[in-house]
Amino acid sequence: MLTPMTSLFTDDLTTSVEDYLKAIYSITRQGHPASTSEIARLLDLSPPSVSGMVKRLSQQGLLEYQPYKGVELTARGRRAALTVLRRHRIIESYLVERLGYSWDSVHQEAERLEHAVSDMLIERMAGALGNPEFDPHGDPIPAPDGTMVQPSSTPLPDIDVGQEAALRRVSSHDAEQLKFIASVGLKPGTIFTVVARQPFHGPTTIRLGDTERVIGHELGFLLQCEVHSEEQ
Amino acid sequence: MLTPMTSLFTDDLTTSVEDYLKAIYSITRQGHPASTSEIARLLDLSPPSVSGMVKRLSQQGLLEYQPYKGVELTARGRRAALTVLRRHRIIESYLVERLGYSWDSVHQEAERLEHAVSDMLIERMAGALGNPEFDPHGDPIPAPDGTMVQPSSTPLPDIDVGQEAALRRVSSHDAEQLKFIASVGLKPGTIFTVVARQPFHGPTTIRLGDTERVIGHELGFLLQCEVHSEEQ
DNA sequence: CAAGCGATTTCGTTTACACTAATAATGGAA
DNA sequence: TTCCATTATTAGTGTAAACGAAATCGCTTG
Repeated sequence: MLTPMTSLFTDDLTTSVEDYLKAIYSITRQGHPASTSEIARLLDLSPPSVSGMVKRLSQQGLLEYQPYKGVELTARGRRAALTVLRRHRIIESYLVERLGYSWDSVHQEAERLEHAVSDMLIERMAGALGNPEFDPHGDPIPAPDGTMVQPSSTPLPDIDVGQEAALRRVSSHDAEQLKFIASVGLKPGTIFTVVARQPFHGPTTIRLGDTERVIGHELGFLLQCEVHSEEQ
Repeated sequence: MLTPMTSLFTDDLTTSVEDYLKAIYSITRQGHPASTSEIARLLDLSPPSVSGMVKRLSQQGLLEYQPYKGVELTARGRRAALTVLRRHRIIESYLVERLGYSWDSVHQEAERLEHAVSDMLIERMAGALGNPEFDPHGDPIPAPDGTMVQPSSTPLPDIDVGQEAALRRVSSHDAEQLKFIASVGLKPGTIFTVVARQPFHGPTTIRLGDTERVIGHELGFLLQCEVHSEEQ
């Protein structure tokens, strides 16, 4: 489906283009340039499709690319990606806050709406919510000007036994994973104590109120937490 | 997946297809089949484009078409069109009611969102508003099952001088026209009295509270009203 | 009843974006 | 340093949807 949209700052990009920019943004956030195959995996496309698109986008000045070397966003590309990310996160916040969506189920809906909303609608939703800084997954919402701070956080498996911590954000979009996490009583803001951990990448046991939960290593890595400092 | 985003009855149509169906629905509502050129004019496309699309859609069983004779919707096509219309009108209602849009400016936004929202979101918006029956322009909102009643109404130029009436709906999507209508103090629900009318398709004068307004014939025809009966 | 004109369709292209199959480049192991 | 596996790119196709130019239909009218 070809769906262009309106925006004052970002030129009129197609849904596909916006999805590529988001994907490249999220990959390059990890430090290294985005490879064709990583992008393909993330967007569930074939590598040749990505190769072709990446060439077009670099011609449009949205990204820096030389064959066989991976891609990075230009300033313009990054601004566009952050605009889409802002739309996505505002939409998620609004749907949870005002329309009764659960925080683990909003992603799909936002994924489609982010390409169709106007900047005006986004700003009205943001205003209605009091300009939130974090979305329901705990991810920071970029400002309208494309500024975003990523608060530092510690993945659960790196927190020492005995520590108290708060879940800050959940780094997954997988509905099943999110549903499971929600079902054990965890959501951004939840406070817990690390009770035990098995060695060799084994599971971590946490206490939530008066119940204890065991969280595997893989899942634990998605749980980005803020450790409550021990000393003053 | 057990519950996809799209309803069980409507298959997943592209934005263009949904726009064609809406256009054809609105033209054929007037009684006659929709001609290629009417559709082209309404959607701002060239007649050849419409010809091609219309052939594809009739192959898909969404409309009845024989060359040079115009098109009509099949039952399936009509159901799809009404689904989109419901989405559009619920979205307009929600934006006006909950996000501060003015009734004369929501159309564009709804026009893009109607192709991106899930049925779940529509039903949540409808629920939040208490399942409204009319949108901000006074148009009836089709029920989820595709039922819609079109209350009868009289265009302003057909109302006799001396009669009192209420504006029911405004049959235009043109932003300038709507802005003008809103600016003279008219919106769905407004009650007024017909004070005078010039002959030969001349303007009608109405009284709104204690001010009088003159409305041209062309514009008047967009104002669908409910005449307050004279006798018991 | 033939002619002409507007409405409609056919034809050939274009753009955007996806795919598969075939080819080429890169970097590490032998 | 050569060779191979991985990864990426090119080449060729397909589909959806638009366009303009040219051919054609069918109604009105002289």
